[in-house]
Amino acid sequence: MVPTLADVAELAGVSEITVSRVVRNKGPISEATRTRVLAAVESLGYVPNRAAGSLAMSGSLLLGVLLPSLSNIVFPEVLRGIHAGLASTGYQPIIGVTDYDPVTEQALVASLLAWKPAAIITTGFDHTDATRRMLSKAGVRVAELMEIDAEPIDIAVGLSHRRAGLDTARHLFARGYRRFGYVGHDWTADRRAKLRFDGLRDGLRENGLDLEGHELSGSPSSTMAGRQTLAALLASKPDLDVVVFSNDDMAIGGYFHCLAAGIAVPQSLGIFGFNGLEIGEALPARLSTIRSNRFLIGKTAVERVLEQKDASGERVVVDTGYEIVEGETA
Amino acid sequence: MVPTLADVAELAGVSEITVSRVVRNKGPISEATRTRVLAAVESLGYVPNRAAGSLAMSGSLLLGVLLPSLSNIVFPEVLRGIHAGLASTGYQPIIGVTDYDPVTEQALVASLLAWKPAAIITTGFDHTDATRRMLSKAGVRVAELMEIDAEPIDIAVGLSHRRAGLDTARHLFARGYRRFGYVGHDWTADRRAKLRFDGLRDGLRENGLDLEGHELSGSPSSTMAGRQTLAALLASKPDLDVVVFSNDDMAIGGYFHCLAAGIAVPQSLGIFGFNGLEIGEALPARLSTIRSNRFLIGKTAVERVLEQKDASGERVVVDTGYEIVEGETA
DNA sequence: CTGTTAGCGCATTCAT
DNA sequence: ATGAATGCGCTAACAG
Repeated sequence: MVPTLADVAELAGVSEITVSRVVRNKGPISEATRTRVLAAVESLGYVPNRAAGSLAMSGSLLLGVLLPSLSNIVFPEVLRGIHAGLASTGYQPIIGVTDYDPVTEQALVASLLAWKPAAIITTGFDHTDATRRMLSKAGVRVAELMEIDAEPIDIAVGLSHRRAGLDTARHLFARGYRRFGYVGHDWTADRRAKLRFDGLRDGLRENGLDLEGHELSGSPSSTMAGRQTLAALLASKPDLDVVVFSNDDMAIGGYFHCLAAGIAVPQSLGIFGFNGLEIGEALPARLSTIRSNRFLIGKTAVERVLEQKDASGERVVVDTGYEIVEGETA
Repeated sequence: MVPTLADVAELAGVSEITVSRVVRNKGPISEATRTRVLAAVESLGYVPNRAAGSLAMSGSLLLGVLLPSLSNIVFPEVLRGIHAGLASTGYQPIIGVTDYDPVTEQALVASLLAWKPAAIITTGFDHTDATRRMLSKAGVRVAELMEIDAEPIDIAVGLSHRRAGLDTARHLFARGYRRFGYVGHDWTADRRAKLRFDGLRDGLRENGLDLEGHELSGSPSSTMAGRQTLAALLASKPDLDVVVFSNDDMAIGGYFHCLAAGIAVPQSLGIFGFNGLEIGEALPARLSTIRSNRFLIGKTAVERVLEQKDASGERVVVDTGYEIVEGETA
């Protein structure tokens, strides 16, 4: 069977606890026994049983991660950041996908907590009360990612989507655009897109403007949805001079529509996205957008969350910011 | 403190094991005690400690998942399939990212195994001998995803990349193309791209042809790399009539180059990819490519791996196939 | 249908 | 510097 501490101890001629100390690099060990133990570990191919370890120390080297979706490239990128932050810490992420549903999230939080993770990283501020309760009394660090427009349970890492929307309006206004349109996806669950939309309108009102038209796709964000929805918008509002999209996927779809329909970008119509995906830079005309540093968000969250074992009580907000990417489409 | 079985048992006036049975829905329980226990569970907010559970039953409801990368959209899609297959099974995935490095993979396998997962899902056949040894004697199901061109440790789920390459050549030949070029990414670690390349050349030779030219980017697969590398290839070989790309990302980049350079696709140059990414369908001209059913691969792997607790010894190969997507670019 | 007994493999006391 | 005893919270195997 698979070797345990006891087997290694016997082979090395020491006690279990000594092996345990060697393996964990903890406590004083003479160089002689250390090498002897290590040799035994090696020859038996001993691998510590984490379940037993967690149980004994009531805590684990697991990090609970909750993502709303994996279809949206944004979240795998956050996950990449999380992995980067975890590198060589010994921690491992356990992943749950909520499908943007707070009730699903609640069930996942419960089952993640069952592993006694060192921390939980989740997305946004939309949680059920039960989730919020579990999270606060679990005694672990909790990071809420992507946005910072509300009060976090413990730590928030992200950017202000409302301000990003506002800055979009200001930036485009400064570039001379006046007849604004908006194309979005089904944002019933994606409140951050809504925040950007609200910020955008605020920014327009600041300058005495409003959207000339907007169109929401009934489907989730996708390039195809962006393409079709822009076509629909232009059918009813042909004289816009710029269209802001809920994100880059949608914007790239819009750009494709323009290419296919022979609409000159940005001469006849400006296109503006959100996220700053890599692909935007490879388009025939570089996409004008806002870069949202997803990798950094994931990495920063991990660092913060592992920095101090237990929450000090005071809420922390980390603004990872955003940058306007000038591009060539608006 | 956080409530345990004992607390629930006391409150409900039963023994621990009875609570355990109720919680796990296992063994015969009278309706009366079941409701009483459930009430106690509810009122205490009891959540079972999985570490203790795993230790006691020497096995867990964890599934180890090893992915080479999260940057390539293909793997998040596989992960989506895995999640779909796991839905409502109670299992949860624990993720490791190998960066296409067998040595990194080896370390990850060791630490995943430490959690006594029910199964391990990994990618491809490139493992160190140590990894292979650990995996075979761990006594858990092992699935190797994406390819089926070699002998699996236990279960392989994927497609034949060599045949996909071969069929690409045949398909394009049948459509009248004769002057073939190839644009690839840095595939030192991505042997599957190499397999497709080999298959492609075999298919050309079948018809008395060979590649007129090929160019490999020094960087990993990306849209930008595809764009630049096609430009480089065409600089030295301007009279190709079709270019096959190592995958869709690269192909889309190539298509963008053509748009920017005013090369008519497919009249002057055909473009052919691999993977069948969604975005390919939203391009001004639908990308011609091969669809590789990533979601299905992940889902199937989970189903197979959970179907039977322990490996029967005989290797299983599941061919999830592929389809040629006609498209409008070749 | 329910309870008792006995660990699972490790880490935290406290000794030595 | 090392070891012995004890328990983490749960479940399997057997009673009753």
